[in-house]
Amino acid sequence: MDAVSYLSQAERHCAQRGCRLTELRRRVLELVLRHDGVVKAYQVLADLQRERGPAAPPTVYRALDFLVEQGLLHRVEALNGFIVCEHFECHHDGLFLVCQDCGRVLELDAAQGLSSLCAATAQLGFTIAPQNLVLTGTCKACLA
Amino acid sequence: MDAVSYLSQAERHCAQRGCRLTELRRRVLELVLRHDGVVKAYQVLADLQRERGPAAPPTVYRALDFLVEQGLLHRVEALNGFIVCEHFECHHDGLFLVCQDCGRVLELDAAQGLSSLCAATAQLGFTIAPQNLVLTGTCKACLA
DNA sequence: TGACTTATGTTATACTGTAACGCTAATCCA
DNA sequence: TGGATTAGCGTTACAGTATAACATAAGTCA
Ligand SMILES: [Zn+2]
Ligand SMILES: [Zn+2]
Ligand SMILES: [Zn+2]
Ligand SMILES: [Zn+2]
Repeated sequence: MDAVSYLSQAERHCAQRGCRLTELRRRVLELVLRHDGVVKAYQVLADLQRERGPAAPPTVYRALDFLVEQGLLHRVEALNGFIVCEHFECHHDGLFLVCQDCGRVLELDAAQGLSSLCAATAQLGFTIAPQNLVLTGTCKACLA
Repeated sequence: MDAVSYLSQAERHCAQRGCRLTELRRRVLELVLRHDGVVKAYQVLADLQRERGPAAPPTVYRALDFLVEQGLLHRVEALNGFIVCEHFECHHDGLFLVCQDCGRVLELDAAQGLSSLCAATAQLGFTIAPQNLVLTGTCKACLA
């Protein structure tokens, strides 16, 4: 999906949920969209500063947190980063396959990906909570 | 395993591998053993400072890195922490099930736990690399 | 309008981790 | 043994990540 249509869908998504995709939040989302794969908060902050002059970490962290809450981004803790979610209509957790070589990211549905593991740990009495997950490895292109 | 026998096994383990479990490294390992579950580097640093006066982050990070290299600890990136490995004889990656409520940690073998997921992603052309992994959830005791 | 809520700006600081330098202790080899 | 070499450690300084706390501005609604 190109950035323009993503943004307009995001607008509608927020409107439906009764929350405001403000100028700042929209701008931050655009900055994230500009990058492929995982983006760091301080990278976004730097981009924002280049555009609008002085800005402090809370400004961008708050916007990013909002976007995560709305399902537009996933926060990828293992990488201290954020990544755009292409299917934010349905709430879900992501399972991210990050290529060590090229940095590209594949997103799967975590619930599906972990179903057999969940079944196994259930036998130990452990219930796995919904969560994002990152696995590193090597993608098809880089394996060649 | 109690701390004393763990430490003596760790001594032997290092001797076999031809590396030195120095006074400092041994002390750091003891400090990690004192805690249940995941321990933070700066927690260990604080403990160390209480015992031996001033100490700086590199002192403890270097010791922790050494212990990880020897397989005595796992570094749990998702939690910015370290955890004792009870079966350091064989090299392996851990899959940690961390209870959200009580903080206790169960360790499984990552390769086994992820085998079916690996098979699934292999069909996408993505090869999952060996790595430690953390899943949060609720343990048997806390579920009741 | 005024009260209230939400969003943003601003300052300061906590937490996590590493680079780089120099010194000392251990190891190795002639 | 003595001298070279390496490994371990202390120390300073700093980079990167994230949040608390408070002030101000903008939107909402009676
Ligand atoms: Zn997603
Ligand atoms: Zn790749
Ligand atoms: Zn282990
Ligand atoms: Zn528990």
